[in-house]
Amino acid sequence: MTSPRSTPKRYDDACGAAHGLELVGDRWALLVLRELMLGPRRFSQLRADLPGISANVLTQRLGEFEARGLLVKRKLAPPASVQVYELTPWGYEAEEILQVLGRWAARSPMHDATLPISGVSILISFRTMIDRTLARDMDLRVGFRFGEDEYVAHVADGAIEIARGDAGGGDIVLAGDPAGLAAAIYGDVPLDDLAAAGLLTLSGPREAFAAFSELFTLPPKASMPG
Amino acid sequence: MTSPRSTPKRYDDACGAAHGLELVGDRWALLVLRELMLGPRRFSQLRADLPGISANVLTQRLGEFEARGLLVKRKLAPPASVQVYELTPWGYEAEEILQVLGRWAARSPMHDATLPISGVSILISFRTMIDRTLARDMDLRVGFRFGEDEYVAHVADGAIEIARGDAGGGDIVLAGDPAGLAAAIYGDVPLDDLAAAGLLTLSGPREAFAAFSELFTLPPKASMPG
DNA sequence: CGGCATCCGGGAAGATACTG
DNA sequence: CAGTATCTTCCCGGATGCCG
Repeated sequence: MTSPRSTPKRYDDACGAAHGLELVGDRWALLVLRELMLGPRRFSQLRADLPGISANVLTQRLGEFEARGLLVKRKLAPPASVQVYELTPWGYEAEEILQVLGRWAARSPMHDATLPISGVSILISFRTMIDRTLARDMDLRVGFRFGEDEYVAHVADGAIEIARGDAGGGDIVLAGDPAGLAAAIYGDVPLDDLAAAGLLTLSGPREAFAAFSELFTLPPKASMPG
Repeated sequence: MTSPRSTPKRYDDACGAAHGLELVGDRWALLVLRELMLGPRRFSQLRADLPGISANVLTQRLGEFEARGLLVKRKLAPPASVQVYELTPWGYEAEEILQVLGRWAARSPMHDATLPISGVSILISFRTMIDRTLARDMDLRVGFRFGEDEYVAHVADGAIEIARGDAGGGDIVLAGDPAGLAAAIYGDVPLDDLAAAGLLTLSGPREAFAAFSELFTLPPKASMPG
């Protein structure tokens, strides 16, 4: 008879950051939130986007988030009748944590940008890394197609808005693997190479893509002491 | 002999946030960083400021941070000859993570602000929560005494600087328990009550303290769905 | 098929005792 | 004081199975 939670392992610390760790500090927790940042997702989609997470842990995280008021379980109207998980407004506000954490960690000398990446991740990184000054004079819609998932980004007025939707609505459309997109934007791998490798294809003017790509640069690496 | 222990549990995810979790996502890790944010500390000080952490885990976190370039072990010159742990510049940059996480978590309906808190925590929270508009027209030095540790904060030009140093250099001085200070600033507990309870004493004009206290307010709580 | 319970092995964290 | 050694406990991850 395992008592449900004899020792919930809290930090017993009034510091807000400590409480934050109790809310989203468990393994995989922030990454589950990340995958929900661009709108509701289904259980199996989350599993697919988080290679390595076990169904067990995903169930547990989703349940904890619901109990804590970070997400709600919703059932779509028939005939879909599919259950999805959707962040609450407060849940969406956690994006800033992802952004600051990601921006800081991008300076790590150990960061390996060639690992696999999810579509949501790379798009969130655009919101994180965009050069708002450069984006001030731009008005561009970019469509993205990652398998079944489609998104549209709108760069205007020094900001970028991203939402799920018909990728065809973009001035340019990028289709393929999120890792290929990362290589194109952050790794400066030529589009032709990526197309040849079957990783990414561009529809639309190259100049528009080049301008879009210029918006995003990685921060300088921190140097190791000693 | 400590085995290298190059984190066997990675996320295999190129996302910066995922890498950030590999760097500072382990249990207690961010809280150890927090305690180092206002300058070097010794092993036993860290243990005292993080009630609940075991010496074993603290040793491990410090070793990992050193290997990752977030801190350096330094030995003070004789006759002190004491070993201290000091963040690198990149390590200090992690403060923004603590701030964003803390600010977000302060909106949690489950946040219990009456738990114990360390001196560094409450001072960092001032950097996090300060109303920069109100601070624009202020020029005030506040000294803090928590047991052996002394700090001075300088509010000016819409910002607050905090450093270890002689608390007596402040226009006002607050001495006592960090939790008492939190109650005074965030809980609006009257100073007289706190003084009567032996938790906090103020030296200097009350009006200055009142003005200082006005700078800090907690964000509104997020509402629970359903 | 989606979601959740159960069992198990391994490893990290907690607690305590010990050492230079 | 600054850790290390050891033991226990608990969480994570994988596999299986139940149930809608």
